[in-house]
Formats: sequence, structure tokens, C-alpha cells
Amino acid sequence: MNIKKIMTPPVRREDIPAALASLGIAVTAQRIEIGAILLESMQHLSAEQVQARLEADGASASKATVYNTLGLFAKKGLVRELVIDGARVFYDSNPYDHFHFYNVDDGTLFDFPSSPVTLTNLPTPPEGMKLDKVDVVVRVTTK
Amino acid sequence: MNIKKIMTPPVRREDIPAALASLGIAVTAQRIEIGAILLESMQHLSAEQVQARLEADGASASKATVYNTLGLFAKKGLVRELVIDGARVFYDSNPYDHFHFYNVDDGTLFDFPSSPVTLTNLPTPPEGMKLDKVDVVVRVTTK
DNA sequence: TGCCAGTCTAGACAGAGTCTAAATTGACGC
DNA sequence: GCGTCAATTTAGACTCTGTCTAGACTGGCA
Repeated sequence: MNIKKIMTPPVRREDIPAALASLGIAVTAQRIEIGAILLESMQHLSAEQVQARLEADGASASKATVYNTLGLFAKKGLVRELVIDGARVFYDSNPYDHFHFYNVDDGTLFDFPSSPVTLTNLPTPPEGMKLDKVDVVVRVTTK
Repeated sequence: MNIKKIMTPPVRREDIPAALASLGIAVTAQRIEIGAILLESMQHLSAEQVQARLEADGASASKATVYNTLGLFAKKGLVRELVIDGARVFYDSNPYDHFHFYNVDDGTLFDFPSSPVTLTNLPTPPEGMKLDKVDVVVRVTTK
């Protein structure tokens, strides 16, 4: 398992500990559980959904642990935080650069198809700041 | 005052009632106050900031009225809702299409300079949905 | 003047996320 | 195996933004 190798979901459960370790994340039972849920496929899950999946899997973790773990995973680059609708944060396990559609009417969130969207003439960040990431969200409504 | 004419801040206080009426918004004392604050200049204000400005101006409105009014203004197109950081919603009185920088470290939000950013190859919305709006947020950190 | 729909209000309430202090875990040296 | 120590986890209180409810107020109109 290479350092910094991108983990592309689906990641098998037995590979989760190595995936965490390669990012400098201390391996614990709770982190393996949560990592396994997120990396099972490319998806967008809220903290609440992650906790519900834990219960469904017969595991569990306190609310604080779920939030701390998701925040840690995001900081380490395992998943990305998506702020879409103000009501909750989503965590995205798709490791590739991509943008999102958000259906305002029913709250569903899904990736752009793989068309080569490009942003041109993006201004450089102001003096003293450096680029962190670019979020593009296209809001759609049900016709 | 033309129907649907874009109100470009700064809008003088005495023009606020007409601006509201032209968008089909019933004119009330509270809506004039809140409209005057938002349209005084192109800016991004949270509900909390709007209420603080009301107090500072010697006016006031209940929390419910502030939220209802901002939601109504957004629905009618007078301002735009910006969901940036999950902690609160901002209301933007800049009526032109534009994108944002967000400083993750200190929470400041500011417009792109007027460079001609373009998004190309934007996929068309999935069948049965229609485009509402495109949000581009570039997150930056203090170097 | 009386009516009525629309608006405004205080305050209770809801839900996401954070904080705190104590308990648990597990790696490491002995 | 055993004690120690730092990191992690936990329950639950707490904060904050935003919503809801039920009643009061307002202003246009007959």
C-alpha cells in the first residue's frame, strides 16, 4: 500500500486499516467501521446517515466520535466536506475532482457526469492567501 | 420604476418601497428597513448581522420576521442565498452573476474580481430537472 | 365602523454540531 | 504480566441557527 495512494471506492474492509495508516490516521475500531462505510462506494453521506449505518451494521459510536472522525478524515484528505444546503454537511468519498448537482426540491445530491467541465480565467487568490479547493454546485429543481 | 428592473446597490432608502413593489413584495415598515440595509451596498449579510444592523439603526424586528423577510426577498430575487460554511446562510445583495472567495480561516467572504470566469462543458441537468443556479465557491486559506 | 387577510411578534421548539470531564484503550517499558 | 501515559471514546449538557405556533396587530375596503 503506497503512501498517498488514492483509495478508490470500493475499498475492501480488510484494506481500511492500511488506508487509514497511510494517511497518518491512528487506527481504531470506530475509525475502521466509519471508514468501511464511507469507502464502500463513492457516495455522499451526512453524519447522521453514517451513524444510522453504524447501527444497522451492528456497530456503534457516539455522536462526538462520528463528528470527530469525519472531521479528521476530511482534514487528512480521505473524504471531502460538502456544504450544500445549510442544514447539514455531507462527506464525499469520491476522491477525484468533480462537481455536483443538488436537487433543491428533494434534497438529493449527485455527481456531474464525467463530462470535461472546465473553469477558465479563475482569478488567483488575493495576496497572502492560497487556494484550498474549488466547489461548483449546480442547483436544479424538479420540472 | 420598471417591473423587473435590476436594483443595483446602492439603492436610496426612498426608492426601497418601489423596489419591493416592483417584485410583488407587499410593502411593510419592517421590509423597508431590512431592504434598506441590504441594498445600501453590495454585500453579504447573515440573518444575525441584519438584525444587529436593525438595532443599530434604532429599528427592530422579531427574529421570525427577519428570517421570513430574508427568505421572501430571496424567493422574489431581490437577494441571493449563499450557503458557504454550514454555520449560517448569507444573503447577497449583488444582483449580477458572480462567484465567491471564502477564507476558511477567518470566515470572510468576498466576490471574485470582475475577471471573465467561464464554466465550459457544463452538463445539462438530468431529465426532468431544470437549472436553478450555479454556485462557484473558491475556498482559500491564509498563507 | 367592522371585517378580513396578511403580517408581525414572543417564545417555545427542533436539529446539527461542539464541548467537557470522565472512562476506556492500547502501546510501551519494565 | 503489570503499571503508566497519551490518545481516543463516551454520555450528555450545551450552543447556535433556523422553524413553528398561536395570538396580536395592521391596513385596505365595503
